[in-house]
Amino acid sequence: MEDRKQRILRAVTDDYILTGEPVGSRTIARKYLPGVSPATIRNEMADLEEQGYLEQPHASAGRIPSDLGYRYYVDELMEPPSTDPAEVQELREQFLTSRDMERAIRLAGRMLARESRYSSLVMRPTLQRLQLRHVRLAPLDEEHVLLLVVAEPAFVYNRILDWDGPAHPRELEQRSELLTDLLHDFAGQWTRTALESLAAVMPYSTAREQLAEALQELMQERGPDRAYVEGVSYFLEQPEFRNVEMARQVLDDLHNPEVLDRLLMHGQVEQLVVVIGQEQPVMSLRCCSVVMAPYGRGERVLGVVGVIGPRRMDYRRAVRSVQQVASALSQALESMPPTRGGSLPEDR
Amino acid sequence: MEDRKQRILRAVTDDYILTGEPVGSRTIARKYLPGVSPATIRNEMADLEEQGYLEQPHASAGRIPSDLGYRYYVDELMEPPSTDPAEVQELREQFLTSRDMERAIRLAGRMLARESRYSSLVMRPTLQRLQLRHVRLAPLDEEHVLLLVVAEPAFVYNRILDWDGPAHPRELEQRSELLTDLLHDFAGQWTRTALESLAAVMPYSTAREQLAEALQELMQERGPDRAYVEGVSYFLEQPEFRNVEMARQVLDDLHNPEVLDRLLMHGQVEQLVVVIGQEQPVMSLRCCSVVMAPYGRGERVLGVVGVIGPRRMDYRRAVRSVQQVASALSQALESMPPTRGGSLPEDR
DNA sequence: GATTAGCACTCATCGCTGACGAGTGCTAAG
DNA sequence: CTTAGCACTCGTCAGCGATGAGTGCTAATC
Repeated sequence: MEDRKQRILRAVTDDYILTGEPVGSRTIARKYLPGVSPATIRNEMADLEEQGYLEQPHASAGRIPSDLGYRYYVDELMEPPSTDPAEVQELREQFLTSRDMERAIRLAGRMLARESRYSSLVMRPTLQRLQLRHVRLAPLDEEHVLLLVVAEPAFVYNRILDWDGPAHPRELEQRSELLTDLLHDFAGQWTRTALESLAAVMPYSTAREQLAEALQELMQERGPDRAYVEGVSYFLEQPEFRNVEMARQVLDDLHNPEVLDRLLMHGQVEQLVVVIGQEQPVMSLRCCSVVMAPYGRGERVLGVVGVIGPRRMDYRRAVRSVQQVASALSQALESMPPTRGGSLPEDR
Repeated sequence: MEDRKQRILRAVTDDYILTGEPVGSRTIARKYLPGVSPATIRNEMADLEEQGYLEQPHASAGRIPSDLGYRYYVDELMEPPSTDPAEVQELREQFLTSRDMERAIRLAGRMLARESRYSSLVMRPTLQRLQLRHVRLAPLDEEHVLLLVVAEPAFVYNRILDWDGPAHPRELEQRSELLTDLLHDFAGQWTRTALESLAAVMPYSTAREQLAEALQELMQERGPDRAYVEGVSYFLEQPEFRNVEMARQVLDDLHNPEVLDRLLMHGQVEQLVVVIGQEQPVMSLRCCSVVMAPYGRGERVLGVVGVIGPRRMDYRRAVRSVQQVASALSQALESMPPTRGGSLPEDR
């Protein structure tokens, strides 16, 4: 694309993101390309419209970027957002003081929303993506046992089980070890076969059932707590949602686990991704754009953080915030206990 | 108040709740008091307005209830909502399958929102309100120890501590017992004195600091996770929030822990309470009403569940939902482990 | 004395109209 | 290729009258 067309597309996009009003040729000539006349810009804009980068809400209005326009803007025109190492460092420290992964992720969602001033989306890892340390059954009282699942990084899950077997410390310790081994073997997928193997390790039917439920909860991809949204009120700040019915629809969808899962590409995000309008898999959210990035530990992707806002989103700010938070979170997880290299003294 | 005035006030309130439109004399005559002429009703309504029970949005509109009108309606006129024991039973069972208090409360919030079709509010108990069972320090790896706090009903808290002391099982066991005793002694208030006593029980400075943070988290009245709101999109269904700016303000406030705390009367709720409009402590929520009830175990109040909606709320449905959920949740907590009477075998 | 029919009055809502202005596309001149 | 000029489009807004829902008041009725 010729240089001047690019400038104009950038000008339209920047100005529209800034003001929310369709941008006319005069505005561009004045604010962005002094020395070129509005008429020239009009001609160029007509071309850009024909090529599909711009749209006109109605005949006598200015232009706004189309999805394609935004796409070109994000990929080629936008000034690449600079991450500030000091800020990342500070975020990282805040995540570290959360002490464990769950809390850090939760905090990340809140921070991201506040930072970007858009609603934030967060997807937590399932157990499959974590590195299992050990499973432990701790006695609670005569009829109950506490199931603890410890994994890296800094993940502790607990659940109370009705215990219908003998509860000697010996017995529990033994079962714990068997369970740890079993889960290690089946790390990755928890299939029907695995469920059958469970019977061998855990012969007491009530406890077994509840254990299976717990594992289900730990491993299911689409549960109600797998992904959540923070800062919904930022949505209503956007002038495009002055239409309440639309806002309601969007907020409703954002609280639906199925939708969130699809929106976040089932957690299959390898790097920072910008999804613009129609590119969205979720119909009712086609009026929105999403910026998301994976967080993880070393090579391993654990989950996704992102923001969702109107198509007319400040992509630069959004990308910057998401990048910073994802990277700070990853860094924090890197140094969270149980220390990776550390030996694992068995619990006794 | 004379019978006919009551009938009219009830009719206005019922109809306004139903339709959201100011109610005129003709409507009442036709739908609620056939046999009485509109003129008579007009006279009565003029009286009711003078007494402060009704308001007129503008001269040629029908009447709507004032806060006082709603108050009278709720206290005297409304058909008392019947709780359905079968439904409560069913809710109770669902809560029981959540296995622990946290999950049950979370579920209660979701159910309540879905049931009432208003946004639900939930306040969790602090540790002070629970019955401490025991504190336990479990070895994680060479540098970390897992802090577990177990309380009744069905409450398990875990947090990873950096451990700068010796980590022999013996040592940890001993510290656990000392900590359990200390927390038992200071059940109720965790003051500066208690914090000093902590030094005696836990001489390792890093671990002590982090322990203090954990206790702080468990006991603070107004933390970001003490109370939360579920089902915000129900808010936008209400015609009174067609004004987005207002809706935004309200949603924003509902995500502020301070505001939620005040809204839920700091958890000091002894029985079902209806708070109408201006009676609200939070300025910006004066356009809303709240119905809330305590849940707990036996005599002990643990927290509050409630709903918030427009002043023109279906109080009957709201009260019914809140009553049912609060009572089902309480019943579920009653039979959650660790069993109340059960002995407490020390962990070893 | 309470009730009600009748009537004048108020006021929000709606559809229509015309003025306004932002912005365009086209044409012809530079 | 650029640009000045101009006719044209169309959304927005203020003004206007019609409409209708609903009222308060008065006088007649039970």
